[in-house]
Amino acid sequence: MNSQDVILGMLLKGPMSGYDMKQVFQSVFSYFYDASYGTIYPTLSRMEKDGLITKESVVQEGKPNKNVYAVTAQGRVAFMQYMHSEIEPESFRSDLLMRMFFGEFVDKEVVIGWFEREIDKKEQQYQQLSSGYQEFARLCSPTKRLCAEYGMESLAHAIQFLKKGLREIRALEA
Amino acid sequence: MNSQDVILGMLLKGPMSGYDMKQVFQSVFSYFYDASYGTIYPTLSRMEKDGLITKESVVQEGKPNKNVYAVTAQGRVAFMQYMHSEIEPESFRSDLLMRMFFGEFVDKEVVIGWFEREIDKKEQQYQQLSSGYQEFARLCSPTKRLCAEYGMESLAHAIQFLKKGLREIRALEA
DNA sequence: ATGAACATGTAAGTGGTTACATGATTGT
DNA sequence: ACAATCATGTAACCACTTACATGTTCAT
Repeated sequence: MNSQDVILGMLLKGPMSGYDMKQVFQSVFSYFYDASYGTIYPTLSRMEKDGLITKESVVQEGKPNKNVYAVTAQGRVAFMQYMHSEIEPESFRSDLLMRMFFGEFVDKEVVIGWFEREIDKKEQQYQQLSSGYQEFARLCSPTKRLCAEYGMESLAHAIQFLKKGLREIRALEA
Repeated sequence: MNSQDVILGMLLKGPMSGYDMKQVFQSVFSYFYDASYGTIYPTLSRMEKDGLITKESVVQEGKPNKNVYAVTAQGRVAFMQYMHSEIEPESFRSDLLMRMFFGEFVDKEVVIGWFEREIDKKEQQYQQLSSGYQEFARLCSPTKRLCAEYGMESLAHAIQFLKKGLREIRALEA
């Protein structure tokens, strides 16, 4: 899975701009994917050059022009190739867990601070994800709904674990 | 958190080689971190050059020589700076979740295959993680134990979710 | 006039991975 | 003889991010 595969998938539902895509990454996709403009725009240029998508400049009222892209037949083929390839292993990297692993080398108060800030952050993420969920769930496909639920449940589970962990750490003497 | 921080943390417990570190990444760290030899060896060279660690060549019986590294006072300072810096946000990227998001574009059987293979893979990971846990938990610090439990519980939760999801997908007509 | 949201793009840098290359030693 | 494990290293590549650069439009 690279940015090209993701872009093709999004365009299958209808034409959109690079800016629109970034919005999607920051909402529905935020739990399991992200890409910056520095990835999105050059990728779109390359994909147009390769004939996977076509560009159309759209004049908007009250807003700057935007480049709206649509997927070509060739793009559809490339997307289907991706969807039938081997699933890549998940990549997860956590600074919090690494620090927990080395937690014995810092004061208990420092560790408590890490937990508190991480719980806050994850609770915000959970709110953000679940706020859009209700209308989303009615409109979308069963697998898309499952995908959103996976994110919310994992986040809820992580929050519960961290809260339990925080209580355990606080209960420690010294 | 980069490879340098992780290496420093590991060396605080005692000297070790690049090869040893890779073993650790593949066992205890496997849930939340990994690095290839192509990262480890060049990083060790650079850190030695920077005075964060020292190298000693150790002759072994029945095995090739190995370069064993130890952390210096300067290395300790660098590690403590890391431990007191801002926690970096987690990075998670999932090909499975991305495909679930686009699941409506492929046959139900394809989606079922994804779930089955992913459940297998995660169950193996869970076995691997929990196999080493018992002795590990007695020996290690409370935060290190919490770190290992986080990995196991998250994995167990993911497996339960995927099994439930698989049943839902199978129940779908068409 | 000033900031926020909309919109696109590039250049330099980063932090890795993959594949390759080498070689010792042990067990089968 | 051959595979497996132990052990180190490099070169080429890759997919990104960050910071910069530019400009429109709208609301205050």
